[in-house]
Amino acid sequence: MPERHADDFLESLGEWEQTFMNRSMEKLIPYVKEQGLSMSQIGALFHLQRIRTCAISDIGDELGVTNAAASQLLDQLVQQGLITRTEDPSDRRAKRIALSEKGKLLIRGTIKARQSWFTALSAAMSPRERERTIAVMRMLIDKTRNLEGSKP
Amino acid sequence: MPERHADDFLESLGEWEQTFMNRSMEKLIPYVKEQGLSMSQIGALFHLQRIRTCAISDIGDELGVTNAAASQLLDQLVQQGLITRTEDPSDRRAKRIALSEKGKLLIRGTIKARQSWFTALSAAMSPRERERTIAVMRMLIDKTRNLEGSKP
DNA sequence: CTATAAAATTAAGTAAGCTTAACTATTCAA
DNA sequence: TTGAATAGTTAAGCTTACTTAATTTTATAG
Repeated sequence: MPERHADDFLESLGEWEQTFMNRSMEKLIPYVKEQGLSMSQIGALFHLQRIRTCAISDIGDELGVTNAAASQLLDQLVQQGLITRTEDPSDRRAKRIALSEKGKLLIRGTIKARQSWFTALSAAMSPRERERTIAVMRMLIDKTRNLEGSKP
Repeated sequence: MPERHADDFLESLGEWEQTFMNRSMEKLIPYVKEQGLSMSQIGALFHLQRIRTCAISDIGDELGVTNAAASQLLDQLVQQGLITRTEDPSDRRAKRIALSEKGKLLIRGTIKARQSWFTALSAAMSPRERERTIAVMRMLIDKTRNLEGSKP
């Protein structure tokens, strides 16, 4: 019965999401607060980390705010040196934004902030369990990347 | 070399986190906006989903805001009928909050909102892959639950 | 070549959420 | 029993982020 498997899959993925998000947010919130960033700003930085570069309005769409809001929000990130904003050569009306070195470093910092529970989880597992987990994760990452709407 | 495995584990978990968060947030943001909730509020609801019940100040700690802010924020959720706020019988100064039926339904809605990419991911996998993934997820959920700082 | 549309920025006004401070009710310790 | 501490609420003020509207620059359609 493949139906049964499919349901179990959705359920366990959903539950994992809960667990995962709660754990990560717990560490992430104090870190971004300490860095003086808003949740929208960190959201923009994460988005940039994933898609490398995009236009101003793309960030607006991503965060569900107007172009004007996105422009202001990104301007602060430019002033903090976390992103770069350059003219799009193919369309000089548009700008292309991307993470700066400092921005990439900050993203690495957020990962480190959450690292502690990653490490604790890792320590609670046997080498064999880790091995199997790595294989599954890599498969999931790969499959997800190939879903529609991924344009890296 | 178990060291090598441990590093690979952290890396794949970190990468999975990126992928996962981005995907989920993409669906979550428009949904909570449509429901007229702030990110802090949805954060509080998620927290309650996980720990079932807690005090007002616990939410403040969780979200990194003052007691006063937590009280105001939760009051709105009470007015919207998403949580219940009752006197703690063992300490009448304190209040215990919990998800109402409506609140639980809303949480289920957020899961549904993200369901579409869960389903797409599931469809991209073979039954055997799903099976292995379920096993690993359940293990991870279980291990995470048993880490320090989990008091259900 | 002109007119319209699109991308981004700027300005001004609004609103939401947070903080501090004062206050109430309850518990606990001296 | 009295005084200090704790949990929560309320009020006032402030900050910040968002929206709308106007402006600039560039691209494209007719």
